[in-house]
Amino acid sequence: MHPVIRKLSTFATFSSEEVGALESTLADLVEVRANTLVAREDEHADHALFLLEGFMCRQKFLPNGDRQILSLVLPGDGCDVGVSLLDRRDHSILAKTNCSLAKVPDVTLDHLMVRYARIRAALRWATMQREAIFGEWIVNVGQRLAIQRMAHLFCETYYRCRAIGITEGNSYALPLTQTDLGDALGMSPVHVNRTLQDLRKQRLIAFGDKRLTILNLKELVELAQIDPTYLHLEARFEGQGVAA
Amino acid sequence: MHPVIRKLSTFATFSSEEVGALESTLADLVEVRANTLVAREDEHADHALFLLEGFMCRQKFLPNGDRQILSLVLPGDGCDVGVSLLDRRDHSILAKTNCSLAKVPDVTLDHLMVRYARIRAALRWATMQREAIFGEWIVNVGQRLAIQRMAHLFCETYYRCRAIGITEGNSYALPLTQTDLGDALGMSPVHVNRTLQDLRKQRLIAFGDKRLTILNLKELVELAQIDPTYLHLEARFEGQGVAA
DNA sequence: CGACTATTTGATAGGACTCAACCTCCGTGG
DNA sequence: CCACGGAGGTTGAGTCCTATCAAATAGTCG
Repeated sequence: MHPVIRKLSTFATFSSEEVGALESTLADLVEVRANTLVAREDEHADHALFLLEGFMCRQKFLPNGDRQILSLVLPGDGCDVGVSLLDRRDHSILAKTNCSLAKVPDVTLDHLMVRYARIRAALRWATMQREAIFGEWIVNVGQRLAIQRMAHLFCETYYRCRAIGITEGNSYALPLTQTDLGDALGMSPVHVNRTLQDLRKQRLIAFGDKRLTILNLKELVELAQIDPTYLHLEARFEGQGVAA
Repeated sequence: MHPVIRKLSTFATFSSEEVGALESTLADLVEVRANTLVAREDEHADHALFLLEGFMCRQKFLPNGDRQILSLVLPGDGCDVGVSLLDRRDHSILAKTNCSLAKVPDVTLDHLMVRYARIRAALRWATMQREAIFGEWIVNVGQRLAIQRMAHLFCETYYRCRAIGITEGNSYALPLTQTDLGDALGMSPVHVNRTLQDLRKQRLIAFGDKRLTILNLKELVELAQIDPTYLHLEARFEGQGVAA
């Protein structure tokens, strides 16, 4: 199944017409290499990107060079949806692995959303999920201890990967360095290292070869104080298939 | 001018028909008292809320009782736009002052967006601005020192207030307690107090009677390392007024 | 005036950072 | 085939920022 459809299928089931419309909209493919910038800050853009395969992060830099990773982009996720409405992008997008992307003019996406109510709803749902994840990240860096923050990230990513069917048992690909993790969690690389060791010592996770394995989900969830409800993986759309 | 139109006018200028459509859509008014919950976590909802007058916060609680404020809601801002697509709300909304709200069924909003391209674009712009602000908050709590975080919040809110014309000179209403500030910035109330004193001693701000005054914007901006570009207050929509 | 909430101050503790060095793994190239 | 360089990971020591605990001082309201 097409990654984007697989992702949106969590929310709604599409008619074959809708599937066709989505697939033909997502037909313009681009390949990018690992560790390249897919989109830069400060530039104007007029097309959205959907990740089909691979792993990316959205990130922001501070004047002093510090970096914050804002979100992890998994297959099926959209980036830059609606950028054409902005004067400039306020963050950059970095491919952590070789990636396959679909490039869609914002205008085309707008037409698609006007035409198909269910697709419109699904894309808005995806937007709300993104916002919810952002909210949890704020809670995460704002309120939790380092080890909890890390546990939370690992759990969240596990649930997201599972929802799109890319886990293998209790493990999933996590192509981040310890420095990356630090920039995502707001902690220094050194402390990431020590926190990882702590989690390993407690036999909660294994992490190596760009892959994370959860050894004890129940305890990791408890440590992270995570309630995956905010990912809204249970939402189901029952509305009309066409615009009213 | 209607607060919502004033806010969206940063992005686009509406025709009188669009203004009429927006105003009649926002005609169902609700008043709420200061310090009451406007919306609770975990409940399902099917209408969006637009703040017309007053000041609210979106917030989340952790199992241990800790609270994180996710965002400040100013007049003209929408909350819960699209909630009907979710199974449940993942955060609550708290009125910090007496507030006047417009309640709009999500379906009505959906119709409005299908009918008017410019309104659709404006509401999507507002969504992207919200997401951009979330992103900055992640950077803020993740990367900056306490005093910078606070300076950042004060500057951001100043720019947002100014954009909707509710500043008075260099001051604006900020009806938050020191505890609230702590929950927004991820710091303890005690440290909020000391950080405030620090900012006051440097003659950067004055804060009292629920009002914040910026005494030296230039230096405060520098301290906060803030570039208000991410608020996208310069974006201007030039597209068509009706659906394609 | 008591009961509360909000703010302030002092002292202490602890989580996380910084600095610095060392190690391992790999791809490159002489 | 091995020297070299770089990126990523690990470890130790010392320091700093911020939290916690405790208590005192306002300010508010019925």
